[in-house]
Amino acid sequence: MDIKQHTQEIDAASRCLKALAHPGRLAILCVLKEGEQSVQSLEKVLGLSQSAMSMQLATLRGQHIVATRRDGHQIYYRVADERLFELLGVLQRIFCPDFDTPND
Amino acid sequence: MDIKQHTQEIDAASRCLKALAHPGRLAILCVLKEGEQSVQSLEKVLGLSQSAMSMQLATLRGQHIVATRRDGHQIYYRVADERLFELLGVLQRIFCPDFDTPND
DNA sequence: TTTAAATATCATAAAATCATGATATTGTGA
DNA sequence: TCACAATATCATGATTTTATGATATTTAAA
Repeated sequence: MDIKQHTQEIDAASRCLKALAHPGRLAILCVLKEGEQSVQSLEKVLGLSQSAMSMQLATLRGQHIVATRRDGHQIYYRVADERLFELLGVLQRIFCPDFDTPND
Repeated sequence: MDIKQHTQEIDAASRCLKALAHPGRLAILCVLKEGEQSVQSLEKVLGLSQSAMSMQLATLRGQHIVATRRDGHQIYYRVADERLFELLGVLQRIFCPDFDTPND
């Protein structure tokens, strides 16, 4: 197989990985993996400033890694795509092997 | 679960992801996924300069993502860890769905 | 031993990413 | 419609990556 035929896919994948490859954003996804959360609640749980949180969420949004829903004043974030759970699951098995990932 | 208890794991995971999150390095891994290759052959297949190739391999080595073996003049690189195949496989299913990944 | 082939490292300048504080936007509820 | 709460964006300086050309290292073969 000629790898150069797949520059597009590889670029897309590395853009996505780049969005994941940041401790703050990865932590956000670890939390969202368990269920949606409001921005505010993410700020508290992760101890990030409002601005930092919003920018990192923007990065994840830019790659369609998370999706949003508004409820009243708050905006709730969730993992956007079923396939990302698979990816996050593999990462968890590799780097947090002590964690059970019951529902796989 | 308190995410702050897992800073170490998250940092480790994001360091690894950072190493993957580069089109050149990801392409290298896509090739190595199929089997080991010499540096020279990687240079030819991917069209990277000697220096660039060596530096990106150094980055991957630094995260223990690849391992090496010498044979005569050449050094052969391979994916270091069985679990990385799983990760690469998921990426391939997400970003190259047209590819069959027969042996999963 | 030399030499040359293969790979690795160094130095550096350009580009990308990051955190932060300030400001802007946008809905919602009063 | 007004004011505020929640979130988003902007500007900027600091740090980190990246590519490249030059140089160094290492090993096998002559």
